[in-house]
This record gives sequence, C-alpha cells and structure tokens, in this order.
Amino acid sequence: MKTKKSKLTKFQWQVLKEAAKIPLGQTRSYKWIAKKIGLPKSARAVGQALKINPYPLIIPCHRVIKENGALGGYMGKNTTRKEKLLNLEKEIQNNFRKI
DNA sequence: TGTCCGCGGGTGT
DNA sequence: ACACCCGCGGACA
Repeated sequence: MKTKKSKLTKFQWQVLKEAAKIPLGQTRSYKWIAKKIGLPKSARAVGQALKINPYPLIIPCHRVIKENGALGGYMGKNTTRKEKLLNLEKEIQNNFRKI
C-alpha cells in the first residue's frame, strides 16, 4: 500500500470516528458502524478502513468485532491480540472505578 | 458446521 | 477503467 497522499476518504473518516467513539471496554460490530455511517451493507469496507487506520493508538480497532460475536480478525486471524487488548481494557475500567 | 455469494469501497495496474 | 483485495454478513447446503 502506497497511500502516498496519506489522505483517507470521507468514508474512512466516518468509520474511524465511529470507532473512536466506542467506549472503553465496549465493543461494536462492523455492521453496527456500517449502519451508523449509512451503509449497512458495507461492513467489509468498514473492516478495511479500520485496518488502514493511521492512528491505531486512538482508534480502538480491536474493539470492533464481528456481528456474530467473534473477534473477527486483527492481524490476519490472530484474534489473540484483540482478546488481550480487550481484557486489558477491562482492567483499565476497573482502575477508573477504583479511583 | 462448512462453504459460497453478495455488498461496498480501496488500492494497484 | 478494470481487476483483485478485505479484519464481514448472511444465506444455503
């Protein structure tokens, strides 16, 4: 992927924004976001958008899972990353509650 | 439960 | 402009 312009399309931003709105420890499905941006059938494009997200630190792409509950994929099919990250977020929630 | 097709958009050629 | 790709989803066998 060249992405020499590093400029994402409107669609991409919509997906990233919705993903960024996902509360800590919460999860959303690709379709959920797709519907949110007005394209309920573009779950695929949503996943691709999250994949190419330029700000993985602020875009909780690991919070986005499949509609059937599966983690879908994070790096290929290594859903282990997602599980760990989601579990970590659970701890973060717990920390907030403690404070 | 496993496989196939369709949908929507991206990127490369 | 065309073809292939993708971290899906739903239907069908």
